[in-house]
This record gives sequence, structure tokens and C-alpha cells, in this order.
Amino acid sequence: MITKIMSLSLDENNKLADLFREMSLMYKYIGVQERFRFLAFQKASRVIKTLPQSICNYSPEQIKALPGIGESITRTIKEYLVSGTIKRFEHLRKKTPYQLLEIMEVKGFGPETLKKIVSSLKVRTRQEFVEALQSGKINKLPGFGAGKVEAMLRGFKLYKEVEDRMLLWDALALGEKVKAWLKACPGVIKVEAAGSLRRRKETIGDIDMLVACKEEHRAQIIKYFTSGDFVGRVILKGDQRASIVLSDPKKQVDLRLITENNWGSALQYFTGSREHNIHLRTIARSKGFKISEYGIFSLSNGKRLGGATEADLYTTLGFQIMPPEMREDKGEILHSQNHTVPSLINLTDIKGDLHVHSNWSDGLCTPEEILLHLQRRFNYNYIVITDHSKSSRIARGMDEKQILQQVKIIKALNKKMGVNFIKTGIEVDILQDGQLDISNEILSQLDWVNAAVHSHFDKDNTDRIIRACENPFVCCISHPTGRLIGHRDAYKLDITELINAAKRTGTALEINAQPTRMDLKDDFAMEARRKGVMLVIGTDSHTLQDFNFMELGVSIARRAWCKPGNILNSLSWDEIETFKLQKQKNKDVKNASVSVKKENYTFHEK
DNA sequence: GCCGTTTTCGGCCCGACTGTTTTCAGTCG
Repeated sequence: MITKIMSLSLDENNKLADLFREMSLMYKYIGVQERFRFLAFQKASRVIKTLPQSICNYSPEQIKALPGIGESITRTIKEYLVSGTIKRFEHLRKKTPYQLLEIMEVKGFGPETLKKIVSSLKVRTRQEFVEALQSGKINKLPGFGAGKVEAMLRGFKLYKEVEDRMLLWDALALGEKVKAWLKACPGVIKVEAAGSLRRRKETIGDIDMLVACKEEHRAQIIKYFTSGDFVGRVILKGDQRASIVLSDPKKQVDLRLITENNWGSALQYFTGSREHNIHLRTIARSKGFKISEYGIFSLSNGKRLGGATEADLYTTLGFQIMPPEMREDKGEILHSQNHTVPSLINLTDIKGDLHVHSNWSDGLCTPEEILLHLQRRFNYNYIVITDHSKSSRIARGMDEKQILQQVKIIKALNKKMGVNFIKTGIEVDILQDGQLDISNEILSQLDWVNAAVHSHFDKDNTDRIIRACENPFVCCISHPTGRLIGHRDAYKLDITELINAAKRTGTALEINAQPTRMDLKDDFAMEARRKGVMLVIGTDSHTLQDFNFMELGVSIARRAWCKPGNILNSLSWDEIETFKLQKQKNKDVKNASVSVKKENYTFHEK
């Protein structure tokens, strides 16, 4: 194992990934002769950024086995972990206008443009660069017309013009709006959202729309798209594609037109991810095929072999197609080659919700209102009301007396409705030392116990949460990392340690489906699934509308390659009872201080 | 730089759009 001089948190991965990203930019600046080093460091940066655990935990052999990381970059990583610096980074920094490299990340700026300006105007800082741009010095250079300078200025403005990435939930709604808008255009045969939205990434930068139409209708559709009421600005406008920024919200929408015959290949191309496509196209080439948005072709005679459907591209290669959520080049192509693509969980597999708040704490509705809503709108077999416990004062958490009262009320409600639909439960607070704020005596009387951290976000919470896992009555850890996308980073937590502890103690981990939480996120859920930890998708509902978030949780589970068997709330309640009993019998779980009333449960093998 | 159904050399996805030319390089997704 590489010397651990750094902290164990993922911060180290981010720092190293940033260094590699900067090195890739420096190679990009140097020019075409370093084009492939640029690509190599760009890829290495991305790989390190998405590692599930700290790079310090990997042995040199494990590092070298990572995709896109070979002998040389392994040595560089080792140098960084041991000394904290990279000699080649320092060397490159002297050779390139380091302060200006970020400019290459602005739309319309590439290395050649930057190099010409740097060499003829001798600018060194970003400020000097902008001044040269605005003063008109730059458009005196050969090859820099007024149009290009204006595009550059716009590029700088655009840097701030488009707001931050959208939450997936908001992007899904916006995508539907744009889709309806395009569908209303004469000549449009089919519309579909592609890109990261179709892959259901947790946040979305811009919205990619694909439209099928006849060639003779292209011009009128492009005109419709670029001159609509909610268009803020047109970025690009050609015969087959156009990009706009909406006036509100200020989000970019890219449109691509295609004939119906090319629908499948275009949808595959436009869905990506970039990495998935590059990998697939490289393999296709090695097998004598060429893939583009126009189909799959034989390299030897140029004959088109398919492309009307997405499956054409994969099956012509002898591969198996996989759902869009898997297309991130994280090993899915190997499964595709081997015909071992998993059958991912679907929304319809979900049998209940194990994380629901009522007006007994900070939810808005009574248990009865929740029951009626779910029986009308959802095909669930059970739900658990899991209100907060007393330490969550802001959420009006329940004390012991209220918990027992609520149990009575829920049992009476089930009886009145003639069902056994609502289970009793709680979201119990994990205190700073890992103890719970409700006794085991009370917890043992509930059907389901979520445990969660709601305080001391500035501490390392690994040991605290693991201790909660060791309680025999804790069924699941809710929103395990505590992050709120765009508002609050995850607290310090060794996620691998937690996943190992969950496995050891038989505790489930939650995929919290709230749009700003999505916690566990896809990579962590993937690691937990691989290690055999059971996952729960909980909506953490506080209103009746919140139950719709289940769709988001299922998206994460699919991005983590989960099958129904990996998700506890796609199983029957009997099977959930078996899961609980297995935990209570587990020798790694501290002995319960009260005896548990046992009943005869049967386990139904799937 | 990486990688291997092209495996230790030689290739590395592929096509649309823009600006400035006048046939294409640079850039983007």
C-alpha cells in the first residue's frame, strides 16, 4: 500500500484530479504533438475524480489496473502521494501561460487561438487578456475578424450567463416542457430527450433533444426552435442542429434533427456518455465496423448494416444492448460483450416506501391522509411512517410517550380500514457518540427503524454511524453521507468503512430519493451493491407530492446497476421481516438489552 | 499518455458548425 501521508478522505482524489486536469490543459496548449498526452491526463483526471474511495487506499497494482491509468501515470500518482508535488507539473507550468489555461475552457477558445494571442500580444494574466479583447487589439491580428472577437466576448459572458447545473428532478420537468413545445411544431415526427438527462445523472448541465423529421421540414423546425417565445439567445444554428439559451430558466438546449431511418443510431450517439461512445466506437473499428449517428457501417465496403433502432448498433457487433443509465464506460461494455447485462430494477418493482413523515413530526399530513393517497395513486403493499425522534427539535421529533401513542393510532387505523398497510417506525437520531436518543426497549416494539445523523456535520462521522449499525434494532441508515446538492457537502465519512460495517452487521443503507439528497449517490450505491449490502429506496416524504420522488431513487439504483433483489423495498414485507431477524441474530451485532418477540416468518425465494 | 479480436508498435470516435476564406482549420458535443 502506498505510504499514507495524506488524509483518508476523498478530498485527496479531488486535488489529484484537479492537478491532472491542469496538466491535460497544459498538454493541450503545447499542441497537436501532445494531443494524446492531453487525452490521457484528461481521462486519468476523470477516473480519479469518480473513484469510490481515497486513492491512498489503493496499492500501485490496483492503481495501474484502473482504466486509462498505466505505468507512467501510476508513477506520477505515487510521486504525488509520497512528496505532495509532481515534478513534471512544475516543469509544464513554466513552459505554458499557466494563468490563461482556463480560458481554453470557455466556448470558442482552443489552444491555437490562445497561442496566437499570447505570442503576438505578450499577455500573461486573465485580466490582460480580457483587456486586449475589449480594446480591439486582438482583431488587428490576422485571422481574427470582428465576428470571432465578438464570439469570444460572448463566450466570456456565457460563462456566467448559464446558471449552475440543474437537479435531475428540475431537469426532468424542463425536458418535458421542451418536448411538448417541440411536439407542437409541424413536421416533427418524434421527440426524445437524450444526453445526461436520459442517463439520469444526478445533475444536468444542458438539455439535449433529438427530433425525427423529413429532410424537407428541417428548415421550418430549426426556425421554430430558434425563434420561440422562451428563447433567450441563439448560440448556434445550422441545417441539422441548433443550440439556444432559454430566457427563463437560463438553460442551454441543444437540438439535433435526424431522419426516422437514423433514429436509433442518433439516439445512441446523442445519449452518450462520451466515454461510452468512444469506447464502443473504438471496439467497433477493431472489429471492422464504423459507428456514427447515421448508423453502423462495414469498414471494408461502406455498407450500412443498421441504425433504425439503438439495438442495431449493439447486436450487429454481437453485443447486448444496455439501459441508458449504465452507459458511463464503467464496465458495462464488457457485460454487453459477454451478454451478462443485468436486468435493472424498475419503478413498478417497488412494493412500498420505508421513509415517510407524518404530521406527528415535520410532515404535513395525517397517517390517514397518507394511507388514502397511496392507496389511490400507488400500487404499494406497505409503507412505514418514520417520524423524527426527540433530539430533532426543529422537526418536532417524538418522545417515547408519543411514539407509543402513534403506534396505537396506526394499529387502530389499519383495523378501521381493514388493511395491514401502514407499518410503525421511526427515523431515530444518532447522537454524537453513536448512541441513539430512543431506548432499545421502545425501538424493539416498532416494525422498522431508520437511523440518521442530523447534527455535528463538521465532525468525522464514520465511527458514530458504524456504532448505530451495531444496534440490533436499526434496520437502515438514512441519507448516509448527509450531503445536500448545491447547499452542503457530505460530512467527513469513510464510505468504504461504513459499507463494510453495513455488510458485517446486516444493516441496509438508504438511497434517499429527495431531489437535493440523492444519498447514497450512484457510485457509493454501486460499491454497496457490489459488496452485497441491501439498499432501501426511501422518499423521505413530508408531503403527498414527495412520494413521486421514488422515480429519482430508482434512477440512482439503476445507475448503480441494481436488480430488484438488491433493493429491500422491492421485496414482500415477510422478506423484510426475515432481513430484520437475520440482523438480530447476527453475532456482530451487540446483544439486545431486551428480548424480541419472535413470530414465524417465511422467506420467499425470488 | 494508454492499450491490445491491430498485444510491445502504431493507432487513438466522428461528424456538424463557424469564421474567414475560396478549401479548411479550429472547435464542439
